[in-house]
Amino acid sequence: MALKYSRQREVIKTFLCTRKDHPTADIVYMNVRQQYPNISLGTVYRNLTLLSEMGEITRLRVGDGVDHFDADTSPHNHFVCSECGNVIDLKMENIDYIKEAAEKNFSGRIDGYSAYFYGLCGNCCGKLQSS
Amino acid sequence: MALKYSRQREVIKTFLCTRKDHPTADIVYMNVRQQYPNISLGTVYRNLTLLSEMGEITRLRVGDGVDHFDADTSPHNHFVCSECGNVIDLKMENIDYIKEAAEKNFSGRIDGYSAYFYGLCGNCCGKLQSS
DNA sequence: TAGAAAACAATAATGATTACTAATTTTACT
DNA sequence: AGTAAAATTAGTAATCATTATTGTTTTCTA
Repeated sequence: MALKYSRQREVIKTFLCTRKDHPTADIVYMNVRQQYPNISLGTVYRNLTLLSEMGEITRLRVGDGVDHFDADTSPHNHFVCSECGNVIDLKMENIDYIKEAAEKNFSGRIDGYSAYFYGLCGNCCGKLQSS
Repeated sequence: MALKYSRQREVIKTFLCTRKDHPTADIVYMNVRQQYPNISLGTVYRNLTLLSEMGEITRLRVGDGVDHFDADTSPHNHFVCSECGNVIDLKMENIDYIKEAAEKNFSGRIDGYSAYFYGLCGNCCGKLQSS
């Protein structure tokens, strides 16, 4: 066995599972520190990377310059609010056919894709209208 | 008029137009410096940002931690090779219908989307097979 | 329970990008 | 053309997210 148990990793994973948003490493760090005060930020990063390499969580790069993490590894797409920056799960039909569309005139091999949508989330939409 | 002419900005734009790949700020800097030796990296960054804000170029965030820039602002999608890191234009059918698919069960406003495909480019595909 | 392997905390280093500042360029108006 | 205000620049410092390093502690296997 190459991967040893670690209390820190368990706490990180457990915390991430409680969240429906998609926290950054720093937010994970700040929260986990409340139950595990002397955990190190490096440990958070290392374990988030480990967990995503094992496929237990997903690392999201939504183009805001910070990595987000998601305990839900089932295939789904994300929305990023241009106003508040929140990352939200989209409940939408499967769009895997865009992979086939991309393969049509392409000479290499396409393994997958990443798609995210942007605009204003429900909250920010209401705030802007009323102002 | 708020935006003044600048020789540096013109050179940057002109250089970007000659490239079919999608150079990073650093690559733009290294190349532009050959015709404009004392240009500053900060100037390159500032003008790339300005140009993309004016809609003259596009800033691409393909999840490799570095911004790429594209003089082609027409809507099209990109492929990122997991092996060599190259960013390649995809000649594929329009997939804007994924925007409608995303809007269906969403309460906010969706302005757009960004879709990236990844895998092995033609070059790297051949190299791996022959080894 | 001993000893090797992995993980840790703390901290330093890296790499991309942005911010600052004093000097230079551009532009609008004489 | 001359000039003054505003934008831009080069050079450099600062920031921010992330990764690497190191000496110590934990985990696991025999």
